[in-house]
Amino acid sequence: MPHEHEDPRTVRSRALILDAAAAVFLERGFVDATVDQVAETAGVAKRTIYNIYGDKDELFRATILRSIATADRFSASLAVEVAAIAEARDLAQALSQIAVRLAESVLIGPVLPLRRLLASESRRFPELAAEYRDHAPEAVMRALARLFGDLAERGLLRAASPRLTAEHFAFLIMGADLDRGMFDPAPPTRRRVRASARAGAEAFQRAYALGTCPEPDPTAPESGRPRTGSRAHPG
Amino acid sequence: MPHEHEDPRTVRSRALILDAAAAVFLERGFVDATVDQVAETAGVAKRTIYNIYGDKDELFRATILRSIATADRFSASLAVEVAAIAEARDLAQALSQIAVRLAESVLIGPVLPLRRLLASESRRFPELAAEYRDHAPEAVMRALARLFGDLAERGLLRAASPRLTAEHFAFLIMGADLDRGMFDPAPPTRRRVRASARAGAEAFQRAYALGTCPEPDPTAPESGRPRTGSRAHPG
DNA sequence: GCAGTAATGCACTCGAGAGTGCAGGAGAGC
DNA sequence: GCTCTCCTGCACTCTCGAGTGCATTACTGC
Repeated sequence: MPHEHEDPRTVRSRALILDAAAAVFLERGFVDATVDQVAETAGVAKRTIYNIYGDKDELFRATILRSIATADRFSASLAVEVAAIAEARDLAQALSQIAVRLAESVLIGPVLPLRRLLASESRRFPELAAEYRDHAPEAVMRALARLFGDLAERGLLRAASPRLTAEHFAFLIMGADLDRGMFDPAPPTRRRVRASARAGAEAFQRAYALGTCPEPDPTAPESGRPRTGSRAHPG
Repeated sequence: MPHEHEDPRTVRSRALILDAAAAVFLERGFVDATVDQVAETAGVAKRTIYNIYGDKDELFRATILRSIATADRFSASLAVEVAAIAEARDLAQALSQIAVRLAESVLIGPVLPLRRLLASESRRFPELAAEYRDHAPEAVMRALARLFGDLAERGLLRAASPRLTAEHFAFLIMGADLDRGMFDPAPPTRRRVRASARAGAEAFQRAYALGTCPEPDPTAPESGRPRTGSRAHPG
């Protein structure tokens, strides 16, 4: 939604500046990034940035809000995919697929750097951190919660709290990498992400499946499965 | 291990400065904290800080390394508790207890602010972020992995990868709060932490229990438990 | 083409905070 | 008590980056 009649020069500058600002801020952080760097990267005069955005804070806000909006659109499309798997014939496989899809989209690409930046600046721009949380991650959680609530109603899954179930799903499939990503700028390998996602999805299904009794693990040594989990102390 | 013969005045100053620096850095972050603030908080001349630590970077390193060492000692003691529950009579309850203990110790108290600070400064001080990860969280993970490996060998738990199992446990019981804590400076309530930890521990046990068949959830509506998870499409 | 508006370049101010120099005071060790 | 070392206070320098003023240039809409 462009303003009334905007000078195309301004439109062009705005685009150049926001792209450059995203790159610079994501790489250096708010404090270490300088407006001169953004100007140079954008191929634009510093004065132009100040003409359009007023000051560095506003430039940052505009940049981040744009990134969040992108992540938001993306979450929305993922929510659709999530909803779709409620109809899947093979639920186990569908869950595994959505797990991989979700993990890859969060852990590979620009989301992790954005998260680092927002966390770093959550003191200075708490409203941006909140904005991010209310959109990207929450949107996904809501979609997952809706899915699990639906599946539970139809007797395909345990009927625990859908919200909690969604959290368990999300953190089982990518919790470790998500956490590591806050400290380590090197992104995880796609291979690792997929493996973790699939393993997490399996654990999730063991925890939340209904009516299936987990078969004893064939790799477990000796010990003819104790009847209950308690009273295992070898007296 | 104090150096050879240290002037007691220096020892005293050092202690005052590190305490003050921890407080100031944790509250403001590295860049927004000023050496003058640290000096004033410590009740010490700015010049003394420079005499002892040379520059702001070194002051920060010393401060953080001390915090990490504290967290480290703490992790070690927690590792002992973790190991102890391998002998527990009621495994389910022991796991739930250790879950609450672990979650509280990480989410309530100084760990979350430290994590935020380290994440914020991971670009400037990658070695500190790495140091932290190699000590505090990894120590706990190793302890958990040892525990689960042990339990698996004794046939009390699924024999999946102990390391992966440990991650699943940790992120089931506190993943959501851990993540939120990176963006939101308000600590979670103890009540919430305990509830999440217990719920996570339950899910974990459903996923990793051996030999127990999950009873159908009494709150689940209708639907006489489908025989398998797949082929659930009402068609 | 012409008028108006935006972008440019560049020199500039300003404030803040890191780090220093130094002279004098005070406690530690003997 | 004497000496030596550390701490103190304070004024100082330096650097760096945010933000401004302004005259000039270039593009846009008509």
